[in-house]
Amino acid sequence: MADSKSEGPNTKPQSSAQTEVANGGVASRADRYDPQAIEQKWSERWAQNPDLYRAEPPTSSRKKYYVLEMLPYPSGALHMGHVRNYAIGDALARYMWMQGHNVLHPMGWDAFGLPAENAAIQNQTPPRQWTLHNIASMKAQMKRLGFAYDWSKELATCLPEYYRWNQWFFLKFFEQGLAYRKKSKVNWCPECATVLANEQVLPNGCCWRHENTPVEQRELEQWFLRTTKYADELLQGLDTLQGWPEKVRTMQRNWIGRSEGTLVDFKLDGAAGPAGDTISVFTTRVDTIYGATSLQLAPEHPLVADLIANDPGLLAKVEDLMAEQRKAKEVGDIGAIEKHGVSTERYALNPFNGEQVPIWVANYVLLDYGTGAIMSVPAHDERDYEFAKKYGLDIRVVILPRRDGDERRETDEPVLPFTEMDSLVMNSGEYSGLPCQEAIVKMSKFAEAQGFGKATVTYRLKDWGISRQRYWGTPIPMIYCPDCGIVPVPEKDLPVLLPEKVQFMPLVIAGVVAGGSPLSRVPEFVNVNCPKCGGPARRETDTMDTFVDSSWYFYRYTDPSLDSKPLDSDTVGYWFPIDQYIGGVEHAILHLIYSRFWTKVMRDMGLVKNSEPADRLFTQGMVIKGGAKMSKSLGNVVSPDDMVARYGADSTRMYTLFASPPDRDLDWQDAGVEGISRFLSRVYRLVTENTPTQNNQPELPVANKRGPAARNLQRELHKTIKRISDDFKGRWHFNTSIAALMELTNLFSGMSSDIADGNVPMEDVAEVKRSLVLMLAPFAPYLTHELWEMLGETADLLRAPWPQYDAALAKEEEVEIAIQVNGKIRSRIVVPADAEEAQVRELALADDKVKAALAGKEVVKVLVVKGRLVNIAVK
RNA sequence: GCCGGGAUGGCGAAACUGGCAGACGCAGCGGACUUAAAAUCCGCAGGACCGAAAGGUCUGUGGGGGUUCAAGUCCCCCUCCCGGCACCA
Repeated sequence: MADSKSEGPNTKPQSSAQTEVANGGVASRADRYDPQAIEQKWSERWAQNPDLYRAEPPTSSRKKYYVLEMLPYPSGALHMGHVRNYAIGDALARYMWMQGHNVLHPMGWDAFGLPAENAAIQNQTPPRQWTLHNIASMKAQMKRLGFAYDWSKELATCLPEYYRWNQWFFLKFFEQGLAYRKKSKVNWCPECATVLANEQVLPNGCCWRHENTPVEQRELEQWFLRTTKYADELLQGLDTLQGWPEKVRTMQRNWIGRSEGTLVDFKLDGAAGPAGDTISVFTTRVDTIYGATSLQLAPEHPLVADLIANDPGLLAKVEDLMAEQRKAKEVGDIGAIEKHGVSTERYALNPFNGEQVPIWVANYVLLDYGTGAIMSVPAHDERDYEFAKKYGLDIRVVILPRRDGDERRETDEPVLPFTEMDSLVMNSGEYSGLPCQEAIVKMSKFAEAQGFGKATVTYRLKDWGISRQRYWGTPIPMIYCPDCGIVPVPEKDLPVLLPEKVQFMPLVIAGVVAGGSPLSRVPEFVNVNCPKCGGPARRETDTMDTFVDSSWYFYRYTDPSLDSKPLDSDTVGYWFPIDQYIGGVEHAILHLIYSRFWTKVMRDMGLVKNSEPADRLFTQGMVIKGGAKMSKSLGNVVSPDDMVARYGADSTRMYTLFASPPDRDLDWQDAGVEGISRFLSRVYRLVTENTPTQNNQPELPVANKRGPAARNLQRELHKTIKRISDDFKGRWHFNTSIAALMELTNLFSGMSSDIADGNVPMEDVAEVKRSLVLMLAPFAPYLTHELWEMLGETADLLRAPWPQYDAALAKEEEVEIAIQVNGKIRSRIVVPADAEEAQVRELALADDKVKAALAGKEVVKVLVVKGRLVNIAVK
């Protein structure tokens, strides 16, 4: 994504076409496949007909089909990953058109984001100009590749016609309490004077643009969207998404991280400070609370400051723990660091038995999960056990393995740490003897009744922080008034427009870098009258996370120029849910969870009826080269423009489908494109040669009954139709679809003498040609349009019906059967396809080679698999 | 550590429900066409061995066991590669 360099495509006109055309009389059309000439011709034709791929309105009598590919960030140029993604979607869209569907196949631009600002700083180009220029380049690339989009639905998220609806949604969210403001920690680079995304913090904890500047954690007021309100529904909805890859659903489940447990308040023993006298812990195993021999607080837990306030030595140690944690988090291996801790020399009281429990601070306790404090039960938790061993804390066993039928004996000491849930509680007062599950329920109820706790559910999923201290994003439509407080911009004043004249370089005043978004330095933008009281007020200067843009763009596609509302519910009701969404698995979590969240909010607002955005999701594999992801630093990037210039768009996109199944990684090999190009040349030659009109075979000797050659061709044609149709309906293994077309082509090409001799009816030849062109149409649009026209067809190829499979014609008359003796092939025989088992068995046993192999052996068993093989087991 | 995906010729891969391993393509070799080359067309091609040849024998889907008349495919154990998550209390 963060691809700031690179200008648009630079496709040189590569024409060998002139030479072909120049010497041509009427009859001598180019006899060689010339992709550049063909593709140029059809590009021009398609350009003259902008409504070609336009979806019909909901009144259409056709069945709707919405195929969507993830929209690109306009970095400047498409890469091979895009080509693959869009080639898959385009093949599907074209197939669906040929199936007679009303297809919606839109494209747009995820056009806000930091690279545009970087470009502004580096090249003095305004972000808007840079972005629109890139969009123009990439759109030209897409057109050159021949993708069939309904461009009347195009949108760019950086334009006010789009982002005003982000703002509108934000106001609605705010009204419903789904948008709120709170303090939160952010990555802050003091040199850039802005917040960084986690991905922009280098492994060494420094800024990506200032490699020697450590990133700081700052507390800032941020806007959040309440995704956690939908946590349970987001989780449960995953079960309904049968058309999504299990992998993605698992990742989302883990991300949401639902965990049932109990909150328990421990009271501080002794004097309390400003942070209060209660330490709340979250545990999934409250049944082990009688085994709690310490409390462990996260180093940044608010109470820690109180507890160590009078002890500078302790303070230093706690700061070390914080540093350790922060560093490990930045490097990404928190979980690997060695457990450290320090005792605060203070105590809390276990509310269940009144026991004094020492309070420690430990580096393995995380502030942002649960309550940031845990009860430590060394006997029954691996981490607590490791920690207690290290610091010599008490280890008290309070659950025991359950034994079938047996009386439990107190001497049955389990191996520690012992964590089995199917156990019995002991040494726990009135709860002793209960199964763990039961104890958890009873103890949680008791805690609630006594007012020191309750059963609860926590999530790993956090509310979505959307504030960004950046320019190139959607302004958050809020105003801060000294008298009225936070005041939303009235709906009628939307959109809040991004100002054009902005200084991006951080300001340095008296040696200190000024903070805040570049917007905060635009007085015309900041200074505003309060909508409530009319007095002077300030605008919010943060912008929205770009994931907001991509959370609902696919709804806007249904009517992107609508200016009275974000979408028309009836139109959306017609098109949704998306029938097929296609994109990279790297968006499995963020984008796809946010989109699901947004859909549910919209549904609750009454805007849409569906609860999930997409019925089916397909995640394609990466394009790699030499076993590694393509990257500039490795120098293994293959440019689509180069490939198109050399082999044409058809070959380039078709290769991305042929080289491996679309759900797997694709190892790029230039020579492979050449193979496809050769194949298309063969098709071109075969279809243009021997066209029925050219061949003056008059009466055919085989008018009604086809000879073996003709039957063979007919049979293979229908087998191919079935293979390809099945692939579109099922696994999408286009690599085998294309292989099937190659096989048919090879067979057809090998039959030229049969055709010349009149052994194949001309109508069959014509049917094979037509079918070949039709079945190739989803993969190679330019060539197939050209050939379709050459075959004398005038109707639109995309409206031509897909070839029909006829099982009777695909049926084999004879089949070859392998004969095995003890699993090893000894012979092969040809039998009628419908031969009975007994008959095949006779023939097999009568075969000379088989007899030889059976000589002197005793036949134990003869197994016949119809149409496939015979296996004779001998002793 | 946990959860996915994967390992098949020189290379990308195919074999969808257990049934002839290697379809299709790339690279390679041989031949035709050509003054020559390119392009194109035809043919060969997992490996080892036997044979002048036709043909034959053995072996082979990361490794080891198992189930089965039959295993790339099913079961158990192990190795390596890729992706995701990770002191989640």
